[in-house]
Parts: sequence; C-alpha cells; structure tokens
Amino acid sequence: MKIPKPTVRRLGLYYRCLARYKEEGVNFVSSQDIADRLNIKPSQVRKDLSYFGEFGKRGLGYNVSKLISEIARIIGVNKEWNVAIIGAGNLGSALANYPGLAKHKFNVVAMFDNDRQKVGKKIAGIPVFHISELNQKVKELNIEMAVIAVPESAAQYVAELVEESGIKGIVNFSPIKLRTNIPVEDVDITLSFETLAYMILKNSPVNIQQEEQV
Amino acid sequence: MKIPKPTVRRLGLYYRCLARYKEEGVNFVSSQDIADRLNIKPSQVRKDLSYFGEFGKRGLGYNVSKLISEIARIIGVNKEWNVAIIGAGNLGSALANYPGLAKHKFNVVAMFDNDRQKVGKKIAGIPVFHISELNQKVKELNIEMAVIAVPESAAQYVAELVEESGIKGIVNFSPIKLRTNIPVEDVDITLSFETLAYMILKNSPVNIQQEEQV
DNA sequence: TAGATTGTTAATCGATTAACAATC
DNA sequence: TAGATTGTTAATCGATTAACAATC
Repeated sequence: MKIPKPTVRRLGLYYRCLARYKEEGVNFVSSQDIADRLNIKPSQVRKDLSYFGEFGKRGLGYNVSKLISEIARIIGVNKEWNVAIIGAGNLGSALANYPGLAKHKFNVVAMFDNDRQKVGKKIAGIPVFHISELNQKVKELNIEMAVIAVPESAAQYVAELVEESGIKGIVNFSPIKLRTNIPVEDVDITLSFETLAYMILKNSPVNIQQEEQV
Repeated sequence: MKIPKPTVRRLGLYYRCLARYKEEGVNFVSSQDIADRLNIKPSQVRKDLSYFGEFGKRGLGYNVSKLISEIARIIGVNKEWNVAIIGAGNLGSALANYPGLAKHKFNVVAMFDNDRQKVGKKIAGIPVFHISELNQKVKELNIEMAVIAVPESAAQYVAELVEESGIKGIVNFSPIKLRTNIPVEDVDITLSFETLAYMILKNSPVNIQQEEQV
C-alpha cells in the first residue's frame, strides 16, 4: 500500500505526543486527545494509523505504551542509526554540537571534509576525516545515514560519493535538489525564513501585492 | 486569491534557480528550463507564477533579471529583516553562527535567554539579552521575526511573549505545534531524520513491516 | 445494555498536470 | 509566416475529513 508522505511525517509527531502522555502517566488516549494536541482532526489520526494496522480498542482508545512501541518500530526509532556529517563548516559543526540528534538515537560517528586543515581534528568530540576516506569509514563504522552540509556547488558531487559508499539515505541541508537513487530528506532553513517573510507581508495591512488579497 | 502553501515555498526555489541562471549569464529561460533543474513539471512553474501576474513572453520565456526582481518583491527578499533568536543554547548559537541567514538578508540582531549567566555575553558577535527585555529591544532594534530555539517545555510560553512583543512571525525549531495568531514556520530537524529512517527501512529488502510492501 | 471510540468508506477539498488557444 | 512558449482551463491525482457501522 502507498503511504502518503505527510502520514509518515505525522507518525513522528504522534510518537512524541504519546511520549508526553506517557510521561504524564496517561495509559489510554483517544484519537481526539492526540488530534487536539497536534491541531489536527481525529479522523486524520485514525486514518494514518490504519495504514499500518489496528492498534486501538473501540470505545477505549489506544494503549499509550503499546502505540509508542508500534510507531517506534514503524519509523525505525527503536534502532540506533550511525550518521556521518559531510562538511565540517558552520552548519556541519552546529549539527555535530546539537544534542537533539543523539537524544533520538541518531549518533554522529564521523565528519568528513576536503579541507586538510580540518582533517584529524575533532568537533564536538567527533573525528573529522578526509572525504577520500568515506568508503572505508562507512564500512568500518557501519554508517547508514549522511548529512550533507557542504556548499551548493559541491552538494551534487558529494551526494554521488555518498550513494556509492553504500550509505542508505541523506538529510540534505544544501539548497539544491539532489539527484540520487537513495532517499533524501531536504531541510531548507533559508526557505523557511523566506516562506515566513511572505506570510508576514501577506498579513500586513499595507500590501503592494494586490493579487493575493482576498 | 488563495495561494497554495507549496507554491510559496517553490517561489523561493525559483528565485535561487534564476539567480544561478543569471550568474551563468543567461538572459531568458523557459518554464521548461526551470522545471528541469528543480525536477518538477513546467506547467507547475507557469501555474505558480500565474497566481501573481504575467511575467513571461509567449514564444520567448521569462526575462531572468525581471523575474528575479518580481519574485524578490513577492517573497520579501528585496527587504532586510531583523531577527531575534530566543534561546542561546546549542541550536540558537548554531543559528547565530550560520552565515546563510545574513547572506539572505535575515540579520540576527539580538539573542534572548533566561539564563543570567549568558546575558550580557556575545555569541557570534550578537548580544544576548534577558528575555524580560524582549519588548523593549523589539522596538529599539526594529525586530520583525523571532527564531524559537528553546526547550519544548518553554516553547509555547515564549511564543506568547513573542506575539505580545509585536514581532510579526516565528521560525519554530522546537518540536511542538505553537498556538499563536502570527505566522509560524516549523523547522523540525529530528522529524526529518525520522522520516528518512522510515524511508530507508521501507526500501530495505529485509522488511518486517509487511503492510507497506506493494 | 448504553456510551464511547475505533476502523473504514465515501465525499470533499486542494494541488498537480495535461492540453491547448493565444500570441510573441 | 512558422516555431516556440506562455497563461489558463479542465482533468487528474492525492490527501483530508465526515460519517457511520462495528465493537469494546
């Protein structure tokens, strides 16, 4: 069955939402409960879950602990992932320093750069290797995901190296569309700022963009 | 007229794509040219642009420079934006150090935290103020956007402070859905890793999740 | 049993794409 | 004029939501 992309993303939201309920000592929740916290419709929650099985009890709702472990299995949160960051510049270093990743079992085990100055150093305790060592280290350290945090001009080339190395997926922070045969998730920070800028302008009373006014 | 959200986001992509064409010395491009680089359909490009006006010439395509400035006007890239980062922890500091923002005229002019240890210091040259000074500094420095980079537990409260301060929009890096009356753009890094994890698992030959197999 | 809530179908909504007349 | 490409309409596709029978 074809799973909608937004459903997969929401699964992650459900997971966190349920984790919070668990912390609060709640044992059973309804689709309505979850939907309220996430500002969506309860039928959306039920529909999303129904792609993967029947996890609830009619009249009762969902067992929080059980649903957490089901979702964890589905989105692969019950396993640890070894991650390489390609590009030891500002953004790459920032991600290496970001504890949110390790917290969710995405372990950054290596960084790669083509700058010999950086190779051999450590950033946030993570060793920086030369990009030519990629293939070897991927096998040695069992790396499954790559973060691409290199300049736009190098991104496509790096993506090809990553794919050849046997890495299985990419989180792409560069602002271009990568052409690969492995899954890519784009995180485009600047684009988010630009989208916000548009929304602010659209909201503002003095508005030159006549066309969009309702 | 109602503009689809994905259209607004693609406008930013068009802008960058056109900037590249301009650098390459290209004066006219067709919707096909743009679509090819972004891996989308040419009719999508034309449809998106048509929400805002008629920018092309039949038989010829679009004048690159002209279209760049039209899109810049629409998405507010032709103006500078003053930005505050709330939360001077790992993520906040990383964003302060990230030159990609200033490059796109999003100027981080202040950071805020509730930790008195951090207040008065500078991070990447940007002064850190106590959160209680928010209202005053927003006026003083003409801040229009806030980045929320505080822990989940504080995010909703901070969002309310931000809204009251007169800031017009939020880029939210915390993993919760904020309830505000101003526009919010969510950047959920962990969710992107989780979505990638799902896609890798789905692709892999040994797959316990029978339901999703085609 | 009565009340609650699921899982699922069908209806609706929104976004993408194909097709083509208009026109440079 | 002939060829190319736009702007726009209509068709298609995909995702969300409402509704409700099933059932705890």
